[in-house]
Amino acid sequence: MRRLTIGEMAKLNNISSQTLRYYDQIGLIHPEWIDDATGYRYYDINQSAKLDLIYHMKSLGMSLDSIRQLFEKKDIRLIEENIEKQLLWISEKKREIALIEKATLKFKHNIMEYREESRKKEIEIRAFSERKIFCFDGKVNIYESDMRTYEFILRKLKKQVMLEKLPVVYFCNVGSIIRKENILKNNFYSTEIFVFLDDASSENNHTETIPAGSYACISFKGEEGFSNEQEYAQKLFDFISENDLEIDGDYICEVITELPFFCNSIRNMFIRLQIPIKV
Amino acid sequence: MRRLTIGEMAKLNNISSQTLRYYDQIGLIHPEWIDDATGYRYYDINQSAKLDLIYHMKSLGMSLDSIRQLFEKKDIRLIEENIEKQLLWISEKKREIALIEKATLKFKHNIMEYREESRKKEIEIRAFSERKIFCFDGKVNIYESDMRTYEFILRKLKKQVMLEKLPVVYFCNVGSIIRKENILKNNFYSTEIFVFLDDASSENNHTETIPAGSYACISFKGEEGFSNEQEYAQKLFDFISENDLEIDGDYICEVITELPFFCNSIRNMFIRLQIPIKV
DNA sequence: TATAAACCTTACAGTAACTATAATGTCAAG
DNA sequence: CTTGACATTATAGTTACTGTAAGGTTTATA
Repeated sequence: MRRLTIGEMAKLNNISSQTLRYYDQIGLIHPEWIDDATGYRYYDINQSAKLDLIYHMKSLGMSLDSIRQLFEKKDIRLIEENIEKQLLWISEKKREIALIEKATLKFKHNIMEYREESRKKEIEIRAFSERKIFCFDGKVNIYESDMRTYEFILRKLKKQVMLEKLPVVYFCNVGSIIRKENILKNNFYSTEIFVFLDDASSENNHTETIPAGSYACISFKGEEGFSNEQEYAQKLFDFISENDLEIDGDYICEVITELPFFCNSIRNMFIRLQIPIKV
Repeated sequence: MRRLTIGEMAKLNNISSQTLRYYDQIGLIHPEWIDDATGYRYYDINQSAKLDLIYHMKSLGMSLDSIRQLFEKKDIRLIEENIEKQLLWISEKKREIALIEKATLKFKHNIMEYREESRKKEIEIRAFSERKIFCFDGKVNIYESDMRTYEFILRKLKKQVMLEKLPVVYFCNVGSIIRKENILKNNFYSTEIFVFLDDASSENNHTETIPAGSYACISFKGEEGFSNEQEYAQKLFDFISENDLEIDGDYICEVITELPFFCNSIRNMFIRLQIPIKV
């Protein structure tokens, strides 16, 4: 049986001639025989076994370089070590993909809310299930600061989040808290901002839980940052007292979606204020 | 509040200055102001919102180019379309990773068997659960062919498998079948080779099931292809008749692991013959 | 035997999303 | 006025290829 030209070998193995030439170039698989006069590469069908293994290890996520090293070292133990590494890599990838999926669904949900909320009535009572957040105390009252200061605090929050490698669902979805004691005194004072965490995330000294329950909510489009927040908060307070509801915890200002598509710099915020009420 | 230099902006956003310069270069985010005299880039803290969104969409698996297009088109609908695409991509990835994981575990298992089987006794009775295979009829009796012909048939099998996009667990793990009627006549005749499929794969006219049950097994290292297969098969037949066992189906010759690390071309095969028996 | 089609060769550019380096210029503090 | 930190541009490298150009070889057909 005669030798195979590069094209024949390529066709038999479902890869391109270019790829075979490339593999030769990086020293991964060398043709059985090369015609010195013409430089033509000739392969043996039996070399397919090696191509199979290359394909397999490649599809296991290994780089061509590490595959080449395995071939050079000719040590089964190295393969076994590599498999263990691969398994770690796989579970890492799985975790990653799961997070991405959650984040994407959340993103989708947020955008839908962003589009629909404007058509809904301003004030409503909604039930929320438990939410986990990562809180950061900026030590500055955000109601006495401008957007630039707010951004600086956000940056610090983000750094903390990255430092602790927390599974943040969607970083653009942030919020701030006014503690119950201040909101009862109508005191707009908040130094704490937060991001929502993945439900399954572990607790630590910065994570906090927003309890499940009924919340009186009002939605609006933020103008120039939070300048119109208090106006809408007042409507919400009026609604609560008119309906004889009782405030049951901290006031939450959630930034649902901000799409800096339209203006280059200033955040384009859709805000939902939430006050837990006793039922 | 003064403008931020590229380094300050980079630090605040946990990216490198190089990356910011790169983003400027590809037209993704332009600094708020550039000093014409020195070319220094100066950013505004508020541009962080855009960087946040870039980071988020990047981590959703989008390319910088498509993110840039979204920014240019300024159309929320495009984002929504993109999210749907992303969700498809995610489920594709999940499927992919799951397959890779299975294949890696199978690979690991095979290598372990390869290392340990040689220490075990040659003949034993083992229980197997149901296995799915993709069968290919090469129309040539592989016991009358050489390794090159065998390789050619393997290539054809592989092509079929790829064509039908079947979820093959590990392509190096192949086998051949001698049908019951032939094995009872001691007739070494087989034109069929196969690969193992993922358990969850759908049936079609080429897929077949190897039934669960007890199998008399013998393991050995293949020499020069399958030249020593019949010698070991004979030992297995002797064992079966000595123990008054009854052959209950097709004879299977499984190539457990072949690592073409040691010699460049010829397959380095560890073979396990399996004959189903009545219990 | 001529010629055309199909195939082979090398060399180089391009992909994505950066990182690293070199050579040089600018800024802020002491 | 110097020093050190920081900025600039330009270029090359990363991975696993694909695509193209310019030219040489093989094979089949007229």
